[in-house]
Amino acid sequence: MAKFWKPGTEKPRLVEDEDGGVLFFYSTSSSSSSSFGYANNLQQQRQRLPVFKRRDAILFLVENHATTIVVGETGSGKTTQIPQYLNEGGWAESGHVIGCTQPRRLAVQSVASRVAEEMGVKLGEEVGYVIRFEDVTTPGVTRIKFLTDGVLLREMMDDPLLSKYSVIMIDEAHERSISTDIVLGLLKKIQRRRPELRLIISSATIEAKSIASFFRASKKHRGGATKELGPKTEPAIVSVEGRGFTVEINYIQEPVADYLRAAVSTVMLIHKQQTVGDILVFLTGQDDIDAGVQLLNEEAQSSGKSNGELLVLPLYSGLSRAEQDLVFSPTPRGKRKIIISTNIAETSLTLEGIVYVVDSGFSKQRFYDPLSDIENLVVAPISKASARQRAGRAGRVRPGKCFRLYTEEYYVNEMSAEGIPEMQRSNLVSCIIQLKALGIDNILGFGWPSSPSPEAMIRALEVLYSLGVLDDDAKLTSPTGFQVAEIPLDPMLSKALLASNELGCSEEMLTISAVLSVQSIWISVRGAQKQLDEAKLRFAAAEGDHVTFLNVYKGFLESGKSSKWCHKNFINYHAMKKVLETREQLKKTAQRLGIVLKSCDRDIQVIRKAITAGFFANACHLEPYSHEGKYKTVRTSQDVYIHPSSVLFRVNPKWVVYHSLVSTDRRYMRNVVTIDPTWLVEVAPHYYQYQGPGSIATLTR
DNA sequence: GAGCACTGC
Repeated sequence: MAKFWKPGTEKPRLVEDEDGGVLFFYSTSSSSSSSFGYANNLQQQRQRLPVFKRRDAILFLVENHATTIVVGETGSGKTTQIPQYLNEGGWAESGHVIGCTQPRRLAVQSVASRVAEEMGVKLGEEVGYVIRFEDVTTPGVTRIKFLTDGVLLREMMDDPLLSKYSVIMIDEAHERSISTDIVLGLLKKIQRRRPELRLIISSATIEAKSIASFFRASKKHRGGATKELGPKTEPAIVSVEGRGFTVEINYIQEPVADYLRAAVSTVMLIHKQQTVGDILVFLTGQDDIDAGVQLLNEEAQSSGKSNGELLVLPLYSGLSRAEQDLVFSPTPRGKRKIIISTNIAETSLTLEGIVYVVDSGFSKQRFYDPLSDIENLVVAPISKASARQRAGRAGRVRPGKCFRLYTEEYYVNEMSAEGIPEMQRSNLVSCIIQLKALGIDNILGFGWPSSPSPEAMIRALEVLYSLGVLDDDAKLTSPTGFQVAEIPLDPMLSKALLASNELGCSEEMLTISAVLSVQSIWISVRGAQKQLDEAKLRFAAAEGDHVTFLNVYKGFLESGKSSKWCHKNFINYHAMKKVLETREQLKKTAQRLGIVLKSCDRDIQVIRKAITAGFFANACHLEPYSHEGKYKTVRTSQDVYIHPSSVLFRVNPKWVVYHSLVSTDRRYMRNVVTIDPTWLVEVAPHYYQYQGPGSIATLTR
């Protein structure tokens, strides 16, 4: 058994951090001396990880502090090792579970199987994981459990105090996703009720301070362990070194006007002047990237001698699986691979063999405007934290270089330290219904890690009120509110699903909901647009996109869920498999809520009515005498158009409801369905009033 | 006739 600190023995040495107030440990023991009589490879590897030097310190701090913040760059081994240290330190005794969350499903699965391997146990027994659609744990046996933070949130609905956990580690907290932030806010509340619960928050360097100050109790609540029993409330911070190689940072001398051209010439310069090694270029989106790939190929052609030496590959989520796989294939001998990527390579995917990074300094970010209730995707400057993360991608295999397409002066003086948390850039409807379901009544006064704007919160409350999910006192209605909260869908879609039960078309609405939950069921093929449009016509329904989805689903089932059939019809097979999974999960939830599975057998009208019952706020009517298909939203009289990808594009029916808006030079409605305007008053009499034939208005509230 | 950074339940 390896050495670790035990309560009651002499404690490790602690020193005050010069930044004030926080505990900081430095190692006193000669770390990995052989306390093993024999050591297999895995155990030796474990001890070589940088985090091993902090093993005793981490166990000591977790014992004595309610919250421990572990600061460390990638490669420290904290994710795989800390849960094992806790297990070795006795935190999974008497049926308790050590939980560790990750923001992404793939990370949950790979970390869990790695830890199971290191412990020599079968995955799903002592070490398990839970992600949506997959529970690989054995209750009563599983001691270390990896899960997405979204799953942890769902668990709180059944067990608000998370009573089976003794320690919960929130990994990658610096990414500040919506669910991480909600989890952090709720865990802080749980700690007041369960002082014995220990939290470990893992974060990258820059963000650690704001997270520490969030967990630092306000002065009047602060109590030391000297007077009372139990852990200190003051969060401890321990830092763990990373394992990355040094990355030399280069800045551009003068600001550039066109980062695309600058990126291309920088790549060519690296190729001419620097030794072998692949190059990763960060641009913003598909357009930029495709243009960049083309420019680079032209440059390589014209520069003659390097012709054929460059292998230029695009990388973004919209690519097919096969196209994405190209990026991971080994670089052919004598070639230099250049990957031009979106933010996907910043956190979600890890590329091996990258030695040079070119950072444009921009990414596409979502911003939400509560007044128009629209989420926009805009190209915006990245933060210092992102810039560091991008640079770090160059130092995974050997020392690397990062070329920033902005000046050092800009980096130092103008770039913000941290990005804006997702919570402050998003529509909050789903977030707020979850908090309500967890019994958080005072939304405005909730202890948010970063509070969203009051306007955004009020807008979300209004939407939930109009859906009949919240009552006049802003409490969840029964049963609708509780049911909508239980269904893992956007609340408007959940409401439509509930309505479909009354209208007798729940089978159809389950399918539609599942399809709307995946990115797109169509294959995006550049250069084969015409064939895609023709394929779509085979399924197109006059009533709109939602009914078209039903036709696709039916065809897919009739084909025997065939991938060949999908390929032939320009349908994304992987997306359809996800539709099946999602539909199955929704079906189970729906049945638990007492929804009766029933098909309306091609009575399309009730399906459209059910959709309207959820999406009535998105009703639009065609402008009379409009020759360009201009619609106005009923609620705010904004100009909107049917998106060219919709089967109703250029059909322009008089009345429609849309599922979502995308905003570019115009506002486009994606996924629209035709409605009869009288339904609006029928399904939402509190929201609309009838003003004579063909005229509906929102009620002023 | 246009264009979807990335996750998650």
